[in-house]
Amino acid sequence: MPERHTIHRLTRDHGKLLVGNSLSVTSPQGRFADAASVDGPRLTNVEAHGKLLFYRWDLGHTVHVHRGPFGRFRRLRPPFPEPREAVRTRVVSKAGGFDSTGPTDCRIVSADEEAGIRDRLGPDPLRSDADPDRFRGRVNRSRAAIGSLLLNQSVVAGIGNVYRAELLFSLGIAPTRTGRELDATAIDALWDLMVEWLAIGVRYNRIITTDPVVVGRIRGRMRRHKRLLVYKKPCCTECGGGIETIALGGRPLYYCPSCQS
DNA sequence: AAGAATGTTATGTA
DNA sequence: CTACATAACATTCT
Repeated sequence: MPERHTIHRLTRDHGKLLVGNSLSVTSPQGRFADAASVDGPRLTNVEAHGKLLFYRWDLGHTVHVHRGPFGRFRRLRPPFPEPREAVRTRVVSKAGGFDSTGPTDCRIVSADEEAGIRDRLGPDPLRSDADPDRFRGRVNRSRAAIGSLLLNQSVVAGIGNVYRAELLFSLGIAPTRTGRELDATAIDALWDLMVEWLAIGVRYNRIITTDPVVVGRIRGRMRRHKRLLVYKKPCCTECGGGIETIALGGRPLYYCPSCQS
C-alpha cells in the first residue's frame, strides 16, 4: 500500500487512532472499534471545488481528497464491516457513514497548500463564487481545441470526460474547433449548460444529460445509455450515423461527425 | 483476468 | 515567457 494515507498521518500526528463521538476515522491498519463511544475529531465541513474535496475537521486539519478515476465513496450502515484493503478513510456516526476507497490523493494539507491547489482551478459552475468571465476569457483566447479546454481544470473546474462529450454534442460543436473560433453565444451556451447539468448531477447523484424527470421516474435504475446522449454510444441519437472517438486531452472524446460542426 | 477507465501532474516542445 | 501535448501514474471494475 502507498505510504501517503491520510490516516497514517492522522494517527502518527496524534498518537492514537482517531475515533469520534459523532464521527470517526480509521484505516485498514488501525482498529475500527468503539466508534460511538470515544471522543475524537468531528468533521465540521466538506467543501468542493471542481472535482477536489476539502474535509475540515475541528482539530484544525484539512484533508484534501481527490478521487481520480478510481476513488469511490461507499455508504455504510451498522454493523460496520471491517475496512477492505483500499479504504483510506472511514467516517461514521452511530447511524452510518461512508468509506473512501482508492482515491488518487488523500492527505492533510496546510492552508498554503490548499491555496496553491485552488489557485490552479478555474471557475466551478456549481459554486456561487464562480466567475464565468474567467472561463469565457480563457476559451476566447485559446488556440487549443475546445474538447481539450473543457477537460482542463484551470479553464473550468469540474468537467470530466463524460460531460465534455455531452456538452459538445448537445450544442452541436465539433470537438476540434479551437476556443477562439467559438463565438460569444456558443461560449455562453457552454457555461449555461454546465451550470444546469452539474446542478442536475448533484441533485440526482448521477451524470444525466437527458431528461432527468424521465430518468428520475424510474429511480435511476435506467442504464447509462438512457441518461446520456453520446458518451460510449455506437450510433448518433439524432442522425443515426456512427459515433466516433478522437483523442483530445489524452482521453477518448465521443462525438458525431455529422451533427457537430 | 487483461484491459479500460467519470483523472491529474510533471515534463518536454513550439 | 506562455500554452499545449504527451507520458506517467494510479486502483477498481468488468
